[in-house]
Amino acid sequence: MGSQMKNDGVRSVWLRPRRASRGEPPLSLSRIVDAAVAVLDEEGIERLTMRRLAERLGVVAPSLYWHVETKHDVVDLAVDAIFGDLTLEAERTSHWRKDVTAVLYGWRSVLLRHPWAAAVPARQRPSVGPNFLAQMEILQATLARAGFTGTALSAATWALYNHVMGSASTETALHITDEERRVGQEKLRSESDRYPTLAAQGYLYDDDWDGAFATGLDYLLDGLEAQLTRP
Amino acid sequence: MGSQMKNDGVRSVWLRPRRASRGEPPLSLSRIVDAAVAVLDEEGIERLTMRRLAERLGVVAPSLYWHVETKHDVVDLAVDAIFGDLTLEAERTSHWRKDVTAVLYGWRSVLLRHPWAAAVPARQRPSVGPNFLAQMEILQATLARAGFTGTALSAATWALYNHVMGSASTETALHITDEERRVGQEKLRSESDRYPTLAAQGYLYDDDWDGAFATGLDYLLDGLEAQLTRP
DNA sequence: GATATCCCCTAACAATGTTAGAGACCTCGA
DNA sequence: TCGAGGTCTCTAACATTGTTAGGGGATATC
Repeated sequence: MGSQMKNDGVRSVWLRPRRASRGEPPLSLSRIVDAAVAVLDEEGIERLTMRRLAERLGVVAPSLYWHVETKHDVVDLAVDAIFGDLTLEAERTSHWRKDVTAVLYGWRSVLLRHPWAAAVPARQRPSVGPNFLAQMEILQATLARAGFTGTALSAATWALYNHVMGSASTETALHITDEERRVGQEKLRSESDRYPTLAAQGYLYDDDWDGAFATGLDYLLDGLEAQLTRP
Repeated sequence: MGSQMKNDGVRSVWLRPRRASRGEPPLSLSRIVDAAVAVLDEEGIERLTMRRLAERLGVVAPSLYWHVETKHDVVDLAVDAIFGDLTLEAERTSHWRKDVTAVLYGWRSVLLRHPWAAAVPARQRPSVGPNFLAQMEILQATLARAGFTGTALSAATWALYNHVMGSASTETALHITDEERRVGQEKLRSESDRYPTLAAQGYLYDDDWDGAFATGLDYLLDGLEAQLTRP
C-alpha cells in the first residue's frame, strides 16, 4: 500500500545527489531527446514514461516540464531527431529513380533502426520537425527535378511517403513471435473455406518484408515513370 | 476535488438501476462493441475509456471485463466491426482494375467515416478479425484472378493496403484547423530558403486528399498493370 | 549585498486500466 | 423444494500515468 515513495521523503540532504558535480547541467532539451530515443529504442514506446525518462537523466519527472511542454513534445522531438542522422545532400544522378530510391531507403533504414517511430505520425501528428521537413524537401525536390509539378507532384510525394511509412509501420507492428505466427497460420488454414486465397498464399507468414517493400516500390515507380513519359 | 463519484457510494438500493427491466441483458460483447464504435466516432480514440464506455451502457467499468479481456480487445473489435458494413461480394467484371478499385474505395469510405480507425493497426496490431480478413481475402482473390501469384501477389496486396491505410491515417491525423495551417504555412514560407520546394509547392496546405489518394492509386495500379503485361 | 532569473525539487492531483472478491440472480438436478 | 453451481454485475481498491503548484537553492545582475 503506497510503499514505493515513502523513503524518498526522508532522504537526507547528504545523500541527495549534488547538482551535477561540475560543468554541464543535468538537463537540456537535447539531452532529454537523446535519452528519450534511448528509452524508446531499448524499451519501446509504451514503456516511455516521464518518470522513466527522468530517472535515466538522474532527475525527477516534473523537472522535465521546464524544458518541455508535454510528453507529446518529447515523442515528436524524438522522431525528428532520428531523421537527423540522414544526409542532407540529395543525390543528383541522371536517373531520378535511383535518387528517389536512395532517399526512401534512407528513411526506411531509420524507421527499422527505431521501430517505434513509424507508428508515431499516425498516432499523434505527422512530423513537421526541421529534420523531417528537410527530408521531405529532398524528396520533393528530386521529384520536381524529374519533371513532376502541381497535383501530380503532390500525389507522388504522398504516395511514396505512405509506402515507406506504411510498410515500416505494418512490418514493425506485425513483428510477431514464431509461436503466434504458427497459431495464426493454423487458424487461417482451419478456415480455409472462408479465406481460400489467404490460406493458400500464406497471408501474414511470408515475412519477406524487404522484398515486399522493394517490389511495391518498383510498382509505384513504374507507375510514376509512365506518368512522366506519357502526357 | 473528487466530487464526481462520491454520490455513487450512497446511492440507495431503490435508485439503483434495476437489472435491465426485461429481456435483453444490459451487457453483451456486441453491445459493448457497438457502444465503443459510438464513443470512438463521437469523441475520438483518446477519449475512449473503460469508464466512459461503461457509463454509456449503464454499467460500471469492471463489469466490462467479464466480456472482454483488455481494452485493446475493445479497440480491435471496434475496428473489425466497422469493416463488417462492407459487402462480401467481390465484383467480378472483366476489368480487374475496376474491381480492385471498388474494394479499396470501400475500405477508404469506412476509414473516413470512422477517422480513429486508420491509426489503430499501426498503434497496436494489424487487424486480423474476421471482417477484415474477409476484405483481405476479397482483395487478394481479385488480384489473384488478375494474374498475380507468389511474391508479386503478396507485394501488390501490401502495397495497396499501405496506400489505403497510409492515406487515411495521414489524412485524418493531419486534420488541422485552418488557423494551424495558416501558421504552418507562414513558418514554412519564412524559411523558404531551407525548404524551397516545399514552400513553393504548398506542402501540407493543399488538402485535396481525395485527389491525392486517387492519383496515387492510379500510379500504383499503372505499375501493377505493367507488371502483368510484362513477363 | 540585494534582487531577479533560472532550474530543479517535493508534494500532490485526477484519470486511467485492471484486479479481488462479494453477492444477486438463474438453472437444474436431487 | 431446496441447494449447488454458474453467470454476471457490483463495490472497493491498486498501481501507474501525465501534469500542476509552489518551494528553494544557485547564479547572474545591478
